[in-house]
Amino acid sequence: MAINISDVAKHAGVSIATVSRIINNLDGYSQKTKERVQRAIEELGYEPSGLARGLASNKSGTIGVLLPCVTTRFSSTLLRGIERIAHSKGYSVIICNTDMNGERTMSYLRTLSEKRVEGILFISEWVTDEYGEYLAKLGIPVVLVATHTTKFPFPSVYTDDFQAAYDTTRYLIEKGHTRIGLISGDVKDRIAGKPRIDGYKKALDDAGLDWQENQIAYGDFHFESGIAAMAMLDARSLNLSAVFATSDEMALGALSYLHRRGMEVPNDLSIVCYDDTLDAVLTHPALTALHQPIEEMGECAMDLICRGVTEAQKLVLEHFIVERDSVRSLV
Amino acid sequence: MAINISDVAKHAGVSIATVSRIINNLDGYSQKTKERVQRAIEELGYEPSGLARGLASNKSGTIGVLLPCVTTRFSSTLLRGIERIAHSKGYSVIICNTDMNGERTMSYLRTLSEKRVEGILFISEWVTDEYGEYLAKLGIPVVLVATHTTKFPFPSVYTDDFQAAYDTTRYLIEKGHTRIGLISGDVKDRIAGKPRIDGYKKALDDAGLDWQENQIAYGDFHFESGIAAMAMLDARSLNLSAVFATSDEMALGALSYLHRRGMEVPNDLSIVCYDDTLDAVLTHPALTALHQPIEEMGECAMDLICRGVTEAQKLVLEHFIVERDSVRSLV
DNA sequence: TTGAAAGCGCTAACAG
DNA sequence: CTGTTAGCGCTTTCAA
Repeated sequence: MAINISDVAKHAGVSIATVSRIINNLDGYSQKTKERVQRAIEELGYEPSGLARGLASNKSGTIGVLLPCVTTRFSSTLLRGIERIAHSKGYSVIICNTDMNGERTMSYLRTLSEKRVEGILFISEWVTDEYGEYLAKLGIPVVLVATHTTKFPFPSVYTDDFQAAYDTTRYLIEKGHTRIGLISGDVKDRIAGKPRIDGYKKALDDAGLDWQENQIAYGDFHFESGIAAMAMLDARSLNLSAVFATSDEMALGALSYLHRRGMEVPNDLSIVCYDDTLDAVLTHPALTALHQPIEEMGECAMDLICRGVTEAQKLVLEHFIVERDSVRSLV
Repeated sequence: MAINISDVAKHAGVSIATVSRIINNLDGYSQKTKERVQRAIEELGYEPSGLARGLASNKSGTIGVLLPCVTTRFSSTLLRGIERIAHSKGYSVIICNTDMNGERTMSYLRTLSEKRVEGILFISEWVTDEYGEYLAKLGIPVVLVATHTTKFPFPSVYTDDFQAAYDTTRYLIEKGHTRIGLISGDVKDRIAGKPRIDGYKKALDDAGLDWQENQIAYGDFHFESGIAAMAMLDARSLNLSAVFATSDEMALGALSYLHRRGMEVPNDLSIVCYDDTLDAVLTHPALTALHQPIEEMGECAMDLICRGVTEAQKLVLEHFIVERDSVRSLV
């Protein structure tokens, strides 16, 4: 890319200011001039330098996305929504795979700051003080997705985890289940752990159902941990008729365990899961799932960024249950 | 970010040239100066502008990745490999979801060019003349991943699709299967379609096995198409004992269809698949699969980019079969 | 070991 | 409608 704006200006016999106006769709030139310049651009194969533009206008046209792990269906689905809106509004997106690692995350944050991104999407992770303070100081739009915080004034887009878990448990209860197990993330996880556990317990309580802490087995949202958790639950001989797994992958793990044990879903045990990514559909039986509008969350969040929103509003998106074939009705 | 290099220079009582040398780890300053400047940087919270640096040095520190669809496990796994290496070498990665759309792809290419990316990873798609010519003109490292071309001199990283399909089919034959179906991508797909079909046919021929074109059903590598393809195969009453699906997702579709039909894998029918992403593991029975080292492909490719390689070398990575529980031995 | 100064390629007043 | 010019915040000679 040797050719620059002044080459174009010379070639078209105008000043660089005019060329600039034209490539930026401002006004202040005749149709004739415009055509001449556009021809020059064509002929020379000119492509304006984003770096120079960014430096001069203080706009990089770039957005940063921080996520714990690109390879989960949840993240990649979100990413698709984000990327779609970003592209349609002329932004590029830089991805940062944090691996849930603090140092790595801070290093990404620094890089994004240096690259002068115009906004940051912070996904699925707890906003630590260190992150929050750094983000706040940046002075650019920051949107939290599938997470939220009261400590920092960032807008956030998520679903109501407590209510969703409540509704899912309630769904099982309405199907006649009374002995319901839970495969959950860590209680210390204040976003995707605790609230879902609380919702589950509350639904049980509200229905006047007895439950014990040992009906809950813990995992890390991933497949393997779902196997282990289901094995634990099984070993406890709780006589469960249904299990609620708070991620698709953990549900698949449970399914895999049950299959190996010769147990059938939903005849021997019903399963519901949380998220409803493609994972819930790919399996057999297909899983009845609490649907989070993941792609839409990404789109919403990116939209907020593009609109430069910085007020600490909370967009709580609707969840709903998608019935498939993994729950048996007992009524 | 109001503060810039000259603020730091002033604060430290040196020239901006010295500050520049220090933040770039060049030499030409005393230890004392260095410390003074570093303190100034700390105190002021200075972060150099990537835009300005990029403009001045003609290095954006950014790499572009074009892929057909972020949400497939294949793409996101590749992305993880790419991203890991990129971050370790100090590069940021911009993702571009092409949706296999020509206009969209060209638009991304233009954006990447304007952003002055230092390299481009082109994933899983056929390199059309339009793409190839544009990419070639950019004059930056371009690496093809999971695709290749002889028409343009780009290095590429992939596995030998023909041989892999041959080996997979051969594997089934060695397990005693003689009537083997194929669920494949389109024949017109010169990368992931035709070569795999050819490998399959060759293995059959070499083993002296009869086969007919109607043992092949076509899909688009995705789940739904796997269901449909398996249904077709089933409807043709071919008396198959095994089916080879050329993607994990299509195999899952087949599995799902069979399950609904009350057929058991591997007892009633054996299944093998191609790719071996997490999808092959998440299901039950877990799928015996032809493993492509996907993450490694991403790492290799990114490594080539970082090393600035531009010779048209071909890196053909090793594939191998991972045995799980979806193939029944007939011998 | 240091600094001055000329770009890098553009945007954005300002002047005409 | 158009051009001049002063930056934007760096890197990189070239001199000292």
